[in-house]
Amino acid sequence: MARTLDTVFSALADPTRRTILSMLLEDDMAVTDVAEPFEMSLAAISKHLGVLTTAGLITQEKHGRVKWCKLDPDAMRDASIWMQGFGQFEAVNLDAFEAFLETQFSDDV
Amino acid sequence: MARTLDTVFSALADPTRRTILSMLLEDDMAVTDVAEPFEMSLAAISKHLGVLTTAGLITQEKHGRVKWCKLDPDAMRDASIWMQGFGQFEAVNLDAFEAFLETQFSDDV
DNA sequence: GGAAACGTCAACCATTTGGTTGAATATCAA
DNA sequence: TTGATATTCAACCAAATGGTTGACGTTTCC
Repeated sequence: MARTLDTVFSALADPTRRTILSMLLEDDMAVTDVAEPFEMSLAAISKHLGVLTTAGLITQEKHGRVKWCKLDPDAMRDASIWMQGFGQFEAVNLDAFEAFLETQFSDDV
Repeated sequence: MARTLDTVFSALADPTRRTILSMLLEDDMAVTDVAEPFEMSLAAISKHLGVLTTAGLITQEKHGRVKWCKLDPDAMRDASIWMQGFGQFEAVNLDAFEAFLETQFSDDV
């Protein structure tokens, strides 16, 4: 999928989609169940899930007639890493920063 | 300013605005200088800077006829913290990160 | 087979977004 | 005062976004 910062940040810009992501933090869900708490059509939620999928923030897998939605953390992590470069205003040693990230991520590859 | 996750993430969704932020990481800049490398009108850049200001990602301060633009990291950090809520996946540890920054800044103040 | 459940598609609509241009405002400098 | 520089404003435009509804294809179950 087009896991760019553009698609990730614009996916995260919508409150409905952020709520969906936090719901999926608890557990994987079917599309209909994701839609249930929202006061909007199933089609609208389906579109939101499409946006999240394109951004790489979730994956969808169809089993029978049910499509399961599942968080996919990689895209969010990429965006988060980009942001961490800014959290601190000045003069961060970028090489050291990347080395730091290495140590942080070294155990999950 | 309306420093909500909505405004912050949608501000970050545009590549021009992200580039502007990384330019400001190096140094504070006047509006005209921010606009210089882009192939778009000054008015367009002025709008982008307005979006960044509304999101709380930068501040603008007028001195004479020049308006200086300066990174304001707080809003980005709020968004970053929201993302860390998905931290079961995210190996970056904020405490460790801050400790890292300590080491970065301890010798140049 | 037929009905219900699951989900998407297509067409449509209103609003927002990202850009343009030209005029306007404010400040500096000669 | 006159003119140049710095920035925004206002009107406009095309495209994208977020929602609707109704029809449609699948899968499940009796």
